[in-house]
Amino acid sequence: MAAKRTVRPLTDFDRPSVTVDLVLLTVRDGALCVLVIRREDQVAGEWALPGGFVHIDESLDETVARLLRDKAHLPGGFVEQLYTFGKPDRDPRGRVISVAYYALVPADRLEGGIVEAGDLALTKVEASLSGALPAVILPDGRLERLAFDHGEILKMAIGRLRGKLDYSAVGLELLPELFTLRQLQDVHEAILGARLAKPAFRRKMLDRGFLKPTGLLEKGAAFRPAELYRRV
Amino acid sequence: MAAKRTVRPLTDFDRPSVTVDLVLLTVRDGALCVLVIRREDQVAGEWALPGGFVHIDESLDETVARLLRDKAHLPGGFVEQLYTFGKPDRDPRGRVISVAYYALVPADRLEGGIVEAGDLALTKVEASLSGALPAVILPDGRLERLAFDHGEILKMAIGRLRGKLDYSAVGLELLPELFTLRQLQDVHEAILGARLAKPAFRRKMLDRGFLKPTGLLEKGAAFRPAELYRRV
DNA sequence: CCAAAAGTGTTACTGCTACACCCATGC
DNA sequence: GCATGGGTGTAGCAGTAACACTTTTGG
Repeated sequence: MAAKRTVRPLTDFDRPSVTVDLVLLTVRDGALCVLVIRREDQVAGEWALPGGFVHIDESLDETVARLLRDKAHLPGGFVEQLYTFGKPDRDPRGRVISVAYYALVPADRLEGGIVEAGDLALTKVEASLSGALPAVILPDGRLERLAFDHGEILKMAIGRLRGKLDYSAVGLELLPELFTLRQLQDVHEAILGARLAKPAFRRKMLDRGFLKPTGLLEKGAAFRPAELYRRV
Repeated sequence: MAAKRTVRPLTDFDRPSVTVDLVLLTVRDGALCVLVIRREDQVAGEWALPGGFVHIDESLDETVARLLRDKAHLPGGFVEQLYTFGKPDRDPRGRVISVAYYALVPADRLEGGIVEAGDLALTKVEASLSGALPAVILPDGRLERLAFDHGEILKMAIGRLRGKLDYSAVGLELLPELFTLRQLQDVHEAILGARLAKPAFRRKMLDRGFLKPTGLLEKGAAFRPAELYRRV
């Protein structure tokens, strides 16, 4: 039991495939949305998160960056590793371990990026406040679960994001460079699935020091225009 | 660019090896300690975190449980996934992606478990409060960095644990079933690397509702005996 | 002037810190 | 009694929630 360990080469073991699955989130028209892809293989017709295999010479972060370029023509933005899923039966194609990432993109940076690919869609998320798995709302209005364990992945991404709203400036990742406090509150409310009190929200955000006023006012407001703010 | 995607089989891609690396932490004599193993292969003589390959038919969680059984004869306890490390050059043996987990074990449950294996050691951690990588203090007193990117993994585990102390009952995982508030404070101080105020700490813990008094008193105290508490 | 949304003042509550103090035990 | 660590009371400060209120715009 305490015998000297023998050193075994890497080739002694069957190797799993490793993929990166991406939860690309945005807030559009006050609703939390996620990028999904219609599968054509074993689970044809089902919707899933976009993903791809980790190439043998690229890091996980590089795989995500490649996915973001290929699927949404996006160079930068907020990206963070979420969790790694490795149950042996999670993918019907074989043993696939998936490292999940989530990315946040302002809605205005997505326009024209993903539209051209017919099997990709940006769908609203129906995320309960309790423990149930979230579903997506397809363009035709149908409510649908995601394939594989992707519902679980999406749920974890939303949970992580909700937690981060409380103590970080992560909400700003979903807004353009200049934004009003109302827009920021809309983003928070869409993610949390709850209404927030305006005065408390304003002061909390301003006290944090994550944003600074510009002195500029929004254009084209129906009523009193709000001041525009900027990050940091 | 918007062409129909071709479905490629898993065998189209070279596959990386996948390992689980384990950060087993405990607090012994008021010091944060980690389980490390002396390597005999490419990095012979260096110390690293214990780890092992993910077998083709086991989940990641099962791999961790197997490691805990083999390295420390431990059945249960607190275990949580930490992060997945995947830079192509992180392991000199080839392309190895490592899913890091951390585990918390009370010091009294480790006695007699890992001692028998000569290349395993439970070493004190020298973790700075700033950004520097932590080092381990070998039994002979030498301060040493860990091999590969394991210093980075250890640093992340300590950071995660420090964060969790604030809002969860995770400190209790490092204590026996019955414990005093002083012992719990010692655990927090060892992990945070800082002294805490006694009255504030007591009340914070009791208000949380994570622990309840038993009415029992500790034995063999030199002075006034403290009350013993229990989880939940 | 009115409607609607932006933005502010006031109060109260809660969680935490700091400091002083009392309590129970072995010697 | 005394030293030592266990345990409590009180005051103050910071962050936040609730509510009422004022301000600024387009029509």
